[in-house]
Amino acid sequence: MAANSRMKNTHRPSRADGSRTSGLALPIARKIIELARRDHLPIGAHLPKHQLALAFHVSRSPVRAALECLEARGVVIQRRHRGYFLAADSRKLERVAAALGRHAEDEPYLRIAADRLAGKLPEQFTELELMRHYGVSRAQLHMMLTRMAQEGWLQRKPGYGWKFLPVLTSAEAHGLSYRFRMAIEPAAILEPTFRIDAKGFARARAEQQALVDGRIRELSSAELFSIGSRFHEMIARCSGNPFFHEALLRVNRLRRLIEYRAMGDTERFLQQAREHLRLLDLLEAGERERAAAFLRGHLEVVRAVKSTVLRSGARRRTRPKAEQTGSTAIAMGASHVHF
Amino acid sequence: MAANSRMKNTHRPSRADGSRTSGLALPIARKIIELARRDHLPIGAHLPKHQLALAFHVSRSPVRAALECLEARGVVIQRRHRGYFLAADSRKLERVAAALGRHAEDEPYLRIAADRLAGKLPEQFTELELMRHYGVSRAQLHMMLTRMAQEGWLQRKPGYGWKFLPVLTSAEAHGLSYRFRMAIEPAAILEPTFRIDAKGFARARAEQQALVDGRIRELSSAELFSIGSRFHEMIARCSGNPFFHEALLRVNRLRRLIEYRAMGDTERFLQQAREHLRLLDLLEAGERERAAAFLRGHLEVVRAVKSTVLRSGARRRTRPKAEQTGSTAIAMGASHVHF
DNA sequence: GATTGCATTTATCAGACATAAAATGCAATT
DNA sequence: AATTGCATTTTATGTCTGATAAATGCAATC
Repeated sequence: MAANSRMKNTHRPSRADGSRTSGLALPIARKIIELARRDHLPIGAHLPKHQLALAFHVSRSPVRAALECLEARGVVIQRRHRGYFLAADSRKLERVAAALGRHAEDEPYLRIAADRLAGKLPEQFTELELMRHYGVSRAQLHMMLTRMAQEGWLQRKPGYGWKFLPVLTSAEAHGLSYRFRMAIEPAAILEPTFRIDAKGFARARAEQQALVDGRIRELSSAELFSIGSRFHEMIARCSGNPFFHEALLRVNRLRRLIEYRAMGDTERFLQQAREHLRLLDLLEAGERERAAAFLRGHLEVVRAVKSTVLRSGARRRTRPKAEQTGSTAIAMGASHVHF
Repeated sequence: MAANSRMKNTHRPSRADGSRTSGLALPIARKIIELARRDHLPIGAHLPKHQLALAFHVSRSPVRAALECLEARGVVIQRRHRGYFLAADSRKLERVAAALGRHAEDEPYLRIAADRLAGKLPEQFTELELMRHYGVSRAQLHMMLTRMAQEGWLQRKPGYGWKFLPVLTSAEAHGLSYRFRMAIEPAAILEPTFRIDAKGFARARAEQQALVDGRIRELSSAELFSIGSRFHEMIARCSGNPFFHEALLRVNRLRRLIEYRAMGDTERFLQQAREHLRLLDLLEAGERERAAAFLRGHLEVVRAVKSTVLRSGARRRTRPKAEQTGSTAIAMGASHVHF
């Protein structure tokens, strides 16, 4: 989401290894590695600062910082007045990528979400309370709160304070999100502006095929969720209509918070990956109507399964008592506050 | 740009008439009048502070301020230790409501939007530039920028600065928003959780009937747009699925910025109001499938008309040259920036 | 001639304080 | 008993300053 695209890890910029990396440096370091991996850059490839800066839409300063960080990790080497050059093979790249990736970017955000789901936070609160509790700055907290409000599970009160909405905790809401997807995703395929994105299709196919071929067992449920979302979002983007894509992104941002604790079993997941491949086949064969119908069915099945899992999960878990407001009404559209 | 605009940063809350009303007071004053009008409260009706505060989800302080403001305008009178009582008939209420309503709440936001549409703002800018140019505080500006980012027509750059996306200025984007509505609105009617909201229906019917009966000539295009949006949003809310409602709200927030400069002629608008009434008839008769089909047709016609108007309008107007990026690609879903 | 390395400028962020406004408690009144 | 009116407390915003990071210009180098 655009709002917090720049995360600053201002929590002590100095790390254990002494390399002080802050601001954009780390994210850009990750991007450089990603670039090197995706384009299969050979060892010794030149990495011109200026072009990297251009590619990432930033100035050369953070790029330099990122390269210094990567040099400290042995991924690149600097040759005086000649620039930086790649110095790691793909194995090493993967290792470093993993190490860098571990620093969760929006860690406090996820912590709040988790605490909310676990019922550890009160229904209503003020900014100061959370600020103190999570030890983040006002600006950071404000960003997170705004983000949650935009995602639809937190609402600003007209005066002081915020309050949570029951969206996240309700199994019904989850089912409703699937109903919504059943409406927009097949429709996206049928849009007159729909065009297959060859590259995206190829990448998605490779990814799903890898799952079917066993990689599914190596991945965490969060990663599996991410792959699944990306797949559907790629298809929606092919609609050529950003409204469909954007709507799906929004739903998925919300789903991410609850669903990874309700992942089905591996067998089911394998079946989903196979269905994803089948969907790609249908689309590439130009059978848009059949693809749309197939996708609708696919979503309906997933909805039913997930719904069951979540519901039983909800029974097991103790629900925060403040939630029981008597109705299952989900006041999501609360973003249009009146002042 | 920023050269000619060294305006006062001090925002004086005091008004010409001397009544210093700030913060929530004004919005709440409006709400009180709205309440009195909607419930047809008689002159002399008691207005208990505590209950008003409860109804509006605020404390008694801003309610008191609002009542004092209303007393200054003769809408209510205070009787010592007995409280405030209504002292205006519906004619006077309407007049005062209009007077209060004139103070646009998000005036700078709309000004920025208008300037952007008129091509008066550069493609890229920094917060400081806009702050100086519009004379708003950083917090206010930040709120507006975040809002625009969420609405999908502004994007934060990874480092410093923001940049506009081409969404708003393109007639294509507008057409695509209607395609999206054609997908979700009929589907909303067909949701299994769809339930008619009797009160909402009655209010909508009265409003649309008033339009047909001639009120259409008294209203500004912005007001007409607002009524139209409300109608469709009310229907979507009946779906019982907040995702549909929320998605429509988002689309409409975006449409609002462009569409009121492309309102069709009165005759067309009258026709739309009649079709809205017909839709209510169908729904109340329980004919959901026919209603959905009818709504879809309704949207298709409106889309075609508006599209024509906008396109010719675009030809007349001089488009800012920075826009011509060669493609009509609408980078709305840009919210998924990668770091 | 492109690119680097460094220095300078500019923008944003964090912390602190003062201020405005909302929330809240309680005695007084009907 | 409910509600008001006032006083007090709490909360958030505006503004300032210093710190830090990003953007940018330019000489030096390959």
